[in-house]
Amino acid sequence: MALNNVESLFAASLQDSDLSAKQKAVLRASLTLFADKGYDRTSTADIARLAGVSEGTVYKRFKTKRDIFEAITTPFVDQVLPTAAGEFFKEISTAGFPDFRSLLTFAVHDRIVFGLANRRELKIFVQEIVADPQMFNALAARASQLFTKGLAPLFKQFQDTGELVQWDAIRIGRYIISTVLGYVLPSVIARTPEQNVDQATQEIVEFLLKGLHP
Amino acid sequence: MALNNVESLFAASLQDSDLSAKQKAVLRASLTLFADKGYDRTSTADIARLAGVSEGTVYKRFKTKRDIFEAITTPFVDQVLPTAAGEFFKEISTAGFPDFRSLLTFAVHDRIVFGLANRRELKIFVQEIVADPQMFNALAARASQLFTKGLAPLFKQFQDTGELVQWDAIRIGRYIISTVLGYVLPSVIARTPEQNVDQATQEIVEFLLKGLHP
Amino acid sequence: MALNNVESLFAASLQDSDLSAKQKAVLRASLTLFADKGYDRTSTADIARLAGVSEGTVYKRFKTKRDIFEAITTPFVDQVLPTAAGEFFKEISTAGFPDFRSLLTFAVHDRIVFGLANRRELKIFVQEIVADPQMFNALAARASQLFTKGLAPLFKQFQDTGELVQWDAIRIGRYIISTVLGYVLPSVIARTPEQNVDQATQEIVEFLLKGLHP
Amino acid sequence: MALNNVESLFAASLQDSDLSAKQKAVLRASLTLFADKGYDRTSTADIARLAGVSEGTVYKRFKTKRDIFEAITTPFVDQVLPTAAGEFFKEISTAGFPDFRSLLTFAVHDRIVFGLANRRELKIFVQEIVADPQMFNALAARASQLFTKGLAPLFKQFQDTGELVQWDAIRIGRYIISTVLGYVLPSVIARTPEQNVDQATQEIVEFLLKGLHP
DNA sequence: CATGAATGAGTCTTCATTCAT
DNA sequence: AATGAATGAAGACTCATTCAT
Repeated sequence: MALNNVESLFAASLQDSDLSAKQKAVLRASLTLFADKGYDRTSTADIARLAGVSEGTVYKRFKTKRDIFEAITTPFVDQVLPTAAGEFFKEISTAGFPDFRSLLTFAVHDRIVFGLANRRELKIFVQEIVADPQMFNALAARASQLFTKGLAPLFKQFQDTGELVQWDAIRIGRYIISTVLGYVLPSVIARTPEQNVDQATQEIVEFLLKGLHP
Repeated sequence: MALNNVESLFAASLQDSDLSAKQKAVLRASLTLFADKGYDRTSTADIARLAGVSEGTVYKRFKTKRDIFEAITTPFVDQVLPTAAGEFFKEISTAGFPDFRSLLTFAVHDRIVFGLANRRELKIFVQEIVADPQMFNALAARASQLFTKGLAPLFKQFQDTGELVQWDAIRIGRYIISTVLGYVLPSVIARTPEQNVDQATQEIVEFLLKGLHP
Repeated sequence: MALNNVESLFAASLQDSDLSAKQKAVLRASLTLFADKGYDRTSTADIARLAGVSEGTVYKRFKTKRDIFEAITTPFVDQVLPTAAGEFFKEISTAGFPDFRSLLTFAVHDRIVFGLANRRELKIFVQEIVADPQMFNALAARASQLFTKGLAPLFKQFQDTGELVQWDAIRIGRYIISTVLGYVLPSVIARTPEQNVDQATQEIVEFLLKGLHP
Repeated sequence: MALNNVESLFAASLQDSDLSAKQKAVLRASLTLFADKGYDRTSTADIARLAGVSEGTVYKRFKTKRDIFEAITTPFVDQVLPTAAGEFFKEISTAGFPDFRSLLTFAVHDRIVFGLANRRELKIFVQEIVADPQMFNALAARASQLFTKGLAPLFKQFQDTGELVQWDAIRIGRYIISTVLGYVLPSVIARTPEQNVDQATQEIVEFLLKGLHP
């Protein structure tokens, strides 16, 4: 499965970039510190120290501290999320899931793995979303689009076979996402040690299948 | 129902306190600003300005900015939450719900109302929880305690009547909380206008009842 | 003569202001340093050091370094120059000079004294005018207005008596100003020790009277 | 007339120099930027960008930013000014002006043309003279020397014919220079569009002739 | 010669905190 | 109790200068 190495998309985007080794160290250090302490509680001196570079180097490529934040999050929104989503839907299309349980199992497992593989990016996102609702709205819009375009037809298919309740896609998606996030976020926020992803997937799917049955 | 005016518990805790009118204004201003901009992006000068007091007055009672934060959140954790929870359980006990649907409907509705009534406090909490996992752990511990002590017996009762699936209380609670938060949090974070709480309650209960049916 | 204590207008404007003693010290130190080293070569640390205050105090009243500059120069443009000009014209009107020589002698002497009394402010002005032409244009506009409104009628009077050549006021003014500045500016720029103002006045008037005679 | 292309003296000094094309570009860019924004407000990165070279190249020949400044101004003081002055005096000697008016007309016109042709260099000079009196003193000394050696005898000649008032050369020169600068400097500082040099020359000469007549 | 990444001292500015009045 | 001027330790950011390639 291609998606459990999503973290490597960030690493790859670093390699593809024309950033020097030190600039990459700056991004890596920033990622760590933003996730650990939050954007506001991370100073550019902290970043320089952890990256092992001078403070001037931090500002050579990135004009402002906010630019660093965006250099980390923008690829996540503009590339990682859509890319991942793209692979996600491609997988779904090509896989040709025989029933809703198969689809749900794949999707839940995939998203849990994705979320845990990107703990730090996710945490930074959550922090910023809470601090600045603007980003929440941007994400919500993007998610809503993915939903109505990508998921609704998929749901329709299983609603026709009588495997999925006849609620609108937004409502169904909301319950799925809530349940998955209820599992992933505590781990992301509290640095909980790795848990049994397969078992969690089975449990969540068991609950959702019943809750979403007609 | 007593719980939809939980906000007044904060107000009451202000009245009970030995704080002067200006000190109370400081707390109120801090509550607003912390919720709007976050703790880190709120300066003590901001607080003084909004409270209509001098910067010196802010520090007369509260030795540090962090003290203000704790003056807001500690009562919330140590009094408001337990108090609310206490009323919540008292209500449950005295009400004597005839079936699980009644209990779930009450509980979901009550928590939605509580969450929406305390948007600002909730947002501050979420911000701090994400920024500093320590508070998350403290809350998780407290919640876990409430669960095993308060909810598990309650669940047992309906599990015995065959209305509730035989999963452990933590798992059941996690799904319920996730689903409710999936409705409340977007509203809290994005300042979404008021929605139809009763309809949302019905929908959520409909989903949960199926998902949690044996 | 009221105008040879123009420097006290700045001092007076300090006293009238609601600035604390330390804030006034900041302005005084800034005036000295801006004049000595120029705006760009003066750091806010320099200002704090010379004023004997902390760097925070510098920024308590003035939000930016540029604000300090404007706190010094704006009164100069908006009050000192017009005020001085006002007194200048008042003096001229009430004095009722019998001939052009009397007027010119008074004016030249007065402007030399004014310029030398305000060496530092003048130097700051010249520095900024050269660095940023915008201020030059603002001043030129103001000066032009004073000219056509205030001086042209005065010149007309002596042109009618045949004491002053029939050139337009701008041209006449330009020669007078050039000649006076040719005396004052070197002293302002090079910190030349005090010279004999009365003799210089006599010499300049002697030259101008001939040059401007019909 | 050789002197209205004095700018080419700078270009020539660039050609004569052993500087590479890129080094010359650095000097040209510096000239432009120093004149536009001032020395302090021009960064070496600005210079490199406008010159189309790397920052390293800027420092290959010039050890410090100040060196660039001096590479521009020193030739101007040490070569351009004297050279120009040399041509100026040579012209005067060989021309053999029949009367003081002819001399003055030539000199005024020549200096106006010179000043306008070298706006940018002049502006840099004025900026530095105002910011650092040291350069003023150096220039004043040099000018004083040119005066007493070069001009005084010339003046003497016309004082003997009764065309020029019997003041000392410094005083006469000061009035002439002041009046010419009063015309040239505003244009240099404020980027005023080209004006009628010939008319201005006539007017200035008309004024000076009267003012300097015995 | 040329490059441009890297440096670190220094700049302007903010802000939690103190204290004399 | 209340004020608000004062503080100084950071914080973000700039820039002249160096040096390995």
